Amino acid sequence: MNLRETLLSAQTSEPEWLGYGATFTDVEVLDGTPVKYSLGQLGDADSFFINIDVVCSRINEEIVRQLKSHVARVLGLQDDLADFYQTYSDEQEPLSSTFSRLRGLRLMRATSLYESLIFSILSQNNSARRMNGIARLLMQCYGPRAEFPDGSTYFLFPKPEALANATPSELRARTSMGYRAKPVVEVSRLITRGDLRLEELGACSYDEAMSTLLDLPGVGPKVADCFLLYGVGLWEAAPVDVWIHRIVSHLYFKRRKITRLKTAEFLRGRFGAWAGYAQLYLFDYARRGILVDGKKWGLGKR
DNA sequence: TCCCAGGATCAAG
DNA sequence: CTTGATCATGGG
Repeated sequence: MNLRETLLSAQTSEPEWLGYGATFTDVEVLDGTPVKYSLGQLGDADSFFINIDVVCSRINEEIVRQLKSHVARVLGLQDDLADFYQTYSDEQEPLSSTFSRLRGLRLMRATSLYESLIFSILSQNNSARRMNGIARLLMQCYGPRAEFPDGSTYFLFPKPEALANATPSELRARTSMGYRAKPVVEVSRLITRGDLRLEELGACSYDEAMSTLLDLPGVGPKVADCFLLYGVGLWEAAPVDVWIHRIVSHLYFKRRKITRLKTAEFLRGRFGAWAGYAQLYLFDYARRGILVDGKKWGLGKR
């Protein structure tokens, strides 16, 4: 496990956690009680402990049990990374070389399907930084407030009802999410009316779920893949954004023009059930800042 | 001022 | 089935 890399890799599972140096904080309702917890890692990628600091109004064995289980699931601690590294140890560069540098980077799981879908819709034609900013405003304006014994307050992600009752123009004014407001409201209304049941998508095949999702407003191939990967947990889903499109077409298709749809197909075909993970490692690699044809890519930060 | 961001959509070829 | 323009908004 590499906690820092995992929490800072701009995954689209849910709004970015609050980070304080080496610890990262999130809030989750467990056994009916809002629980604020901070994670820190002890040890290295191969031998580690995850330290959990908890703040909540009441604590019992059930909450502790659920919290441990929740953390393990959200961080993907059960994923067999060794199998991923070994299966593709002979894969062409740079993927195999990221296995040492990004060792312990894990795919995060969304806490809720609705949150995952809305957050993915916010990602369209947007920077990671700004989509997180919009999500924070969304939580502050429409989400349930949680207060803690240490005096801190935190806003959870809104329920579908809260956004279904809002108007697009109101959302735009309060969160500056722009044209994404209309699909956010429409999808929320589909859910509250019972015309869209996200849980049922988990039982579908990739193709079935994809075609259902593409009928939703504001949901195209990339947003659908994000939701299927981080929300539903379909590992064959490989979201193709501008970074993945650039790095894959350059590395595997040498200047031949290739559409984003073909890029996603290629990743699914080459990496199968590990396509989502391959995408995660390539995304991090491309976004970090590399040299291509003498030109610099990426943000080059961190 | 123009360009870009974890794109979707619709009209036209 | 592909391509191009357009869509809000903030940051480089």
